[in-house]
Amino acid sequence: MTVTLADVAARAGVSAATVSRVLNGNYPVAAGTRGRVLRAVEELEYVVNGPASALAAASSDLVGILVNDIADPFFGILAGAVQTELSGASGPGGEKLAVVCNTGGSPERELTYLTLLQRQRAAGVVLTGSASEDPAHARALAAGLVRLSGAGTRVVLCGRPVQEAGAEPESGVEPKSGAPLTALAFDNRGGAQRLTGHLIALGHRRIGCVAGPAGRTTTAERLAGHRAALAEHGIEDPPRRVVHGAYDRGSGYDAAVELLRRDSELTAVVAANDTAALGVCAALRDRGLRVPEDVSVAGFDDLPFSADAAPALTTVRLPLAEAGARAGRLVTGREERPPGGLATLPAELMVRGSTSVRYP
Amino acid sequence: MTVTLADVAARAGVSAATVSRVLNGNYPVAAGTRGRVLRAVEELEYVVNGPASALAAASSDLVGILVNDIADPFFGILAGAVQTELSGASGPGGEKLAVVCNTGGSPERELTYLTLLQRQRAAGVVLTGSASEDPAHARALAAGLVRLSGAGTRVVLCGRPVQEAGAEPESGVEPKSGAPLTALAFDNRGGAQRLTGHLIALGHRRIGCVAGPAGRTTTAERLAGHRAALAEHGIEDPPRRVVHGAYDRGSGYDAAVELLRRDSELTAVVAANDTAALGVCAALRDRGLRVPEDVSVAGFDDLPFSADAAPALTTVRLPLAEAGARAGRLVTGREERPPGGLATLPAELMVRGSTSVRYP
DNA sequence: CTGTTAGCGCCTTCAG
DNA sequence: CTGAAGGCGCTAACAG
Repeated sequence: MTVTLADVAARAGVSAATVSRVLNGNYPVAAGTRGRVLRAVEELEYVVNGPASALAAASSDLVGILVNDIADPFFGILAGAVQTELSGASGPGGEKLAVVCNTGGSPERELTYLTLLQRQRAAGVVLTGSASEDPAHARALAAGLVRLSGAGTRVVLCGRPVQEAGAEPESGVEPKSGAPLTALAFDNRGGAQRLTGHLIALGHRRIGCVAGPAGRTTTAERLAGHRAALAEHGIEDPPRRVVHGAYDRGSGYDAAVELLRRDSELTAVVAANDTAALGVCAALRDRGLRVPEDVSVAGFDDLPFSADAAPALTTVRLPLAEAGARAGRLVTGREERPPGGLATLPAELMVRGSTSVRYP
Repeated sequence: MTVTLADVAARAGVSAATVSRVLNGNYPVAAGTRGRVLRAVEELEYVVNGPASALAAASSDLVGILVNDIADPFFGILAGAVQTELSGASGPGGEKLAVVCNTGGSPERELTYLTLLQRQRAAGVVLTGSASEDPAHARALAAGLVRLSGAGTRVVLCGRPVQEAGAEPESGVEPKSGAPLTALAFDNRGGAQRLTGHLIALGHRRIGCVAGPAGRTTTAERLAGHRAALAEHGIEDPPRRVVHGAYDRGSGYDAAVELLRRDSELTAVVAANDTAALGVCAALRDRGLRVPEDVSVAGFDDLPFSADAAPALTTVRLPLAEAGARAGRLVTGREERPPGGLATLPAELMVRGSTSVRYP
């Protein structure tokens, strides 16, 4: 059968407790003893039984990372950064196993994964990306997070709205153990506002908006920023200038076609993200319109390929890698939570070739 | 403290064994009893203790997916497909927790994750992408895989060379329990050969090659296909026409610059993948060369953005989503392993705008 | 510094 | 169909 701690102990001529101690290194052990134990481990090819140790210690080395779409580089970069940070965590707690869970944006699957992670007694959970705005789901999720953090799991929100971080005080349930929720938010609203402001400064007045999926927090934030910029300059903003769609190229393409159908005089389009923006560009090209001469186009996120598109995309840079790394440190307790449990990360306007002054 | 099985049993007025049975559903239980138990579970918000059950049952519901770079859509699509397939696995074994592990292409981290997964007594492991060709690492990896599958973990290779699948017979160690390794390979060689063949048919003779990272199986396979096509047509193939680089845009850019420096008369370039191809295009543009009029460029993988590039990329389509889904079914035992444990998936040439006949 | 002694929470025979 | 009992492999006090 499989090798157990006892086998190693017997081989090394010590007790199981001693083996456990050298393996976990949280306790003084004589150098000679340690050497013999380590040798026995090698010889027997012993591999710790995770479940058993998790059971006994009432904790595991699993950290869950929930993402909306693992095939989207936005989440890939975020998750990769978290994971890198966790592997480097040879400090307290040792090596953590980062578990990336793909929710597909479905609130149900989000809850399912939360339960699965709680079942594994995960050490921490990082929730990334936008959340559903549906009140029922928001409540269920908040309850789930309270349960989790009550069970001692560290919870970090990354790129999610603040409200959830405050869910626990409102609920009146004070988690006994474990830290309260911590949130890292992106300045989606400010970034969107500056982006649309940039287009306005270039002389654009008829600006189409390909908003993200309806009913999602990120969509709402970016749309609010866009509208704030228009309002600020007293530009009218009829509902027909906004179309919702997913964060993919096809949606961007379709949305652009629809926007042009509604108003063929558009001179600029802001997209939900960079990927959708490329779809918008494709749709424009197919209709014989040039970017940016005829229509300016802007994206959001500044993913790596955006700089390489032709023309290079004007967009809003989000510090994804930094956010992921910080979330990783927070979830392992290697960084103190920011005051109030919330930190907002800046969004930087990146002006490139896809936007230009309006040629009337 | 946390709710346990015993609490639920007490609440429902039955024994712990009965609760366990209704929860696992592998055993006949009276409908009335089941109802009461389920109600008690609801009321107490009971969540199974994964480690405890894994310990007792000597198995867990974790499935690991190893990828080289989670920020690369190539792996995102693959991993997403595996994970989707696993969530749908409400059949035997129930819901599985898919764990995506980012190795960064490092053989050491690959081994580390394998151990971590073995420690968790993972139900299965899917290894994706290219492997290191270093003999020492190959041996260590093969040994690790034998250990894993010997411990009852299902192992599936996806996009990896065959040799590893055969490691276990050679090693002479017959895994007692668990299925032997299964491999899903991409026809990298054939795809590359057809791609270069296509360029040759268009009249190109001086074809630069931006190969992937050195010492990796996928790189070797694609390069072999490229060379086979050249040899087939009696075209000379000096070493200076090949430059190695990573799978990112920057590497593609740099490699293209280097290739042009070595031979400014190149009329075509095949890149390691689509991302690198975009970098190549950028480098060419920066040097005042047009694609495809002056230089044809081709990628590999056919990631979503490739069709949207300007010009759209000629490339080789790999059935990533299908491969991932199939790997998911294989690793859960819901699909029979192919004869010989190996299936090769086709690579399809996609001709688009970035390649054209050579204008001499 | 090291051994001994109890469980951690659940699954799984074995009776009933 | 259900209960009782033992142990999965490890860790965490206690003693020494």
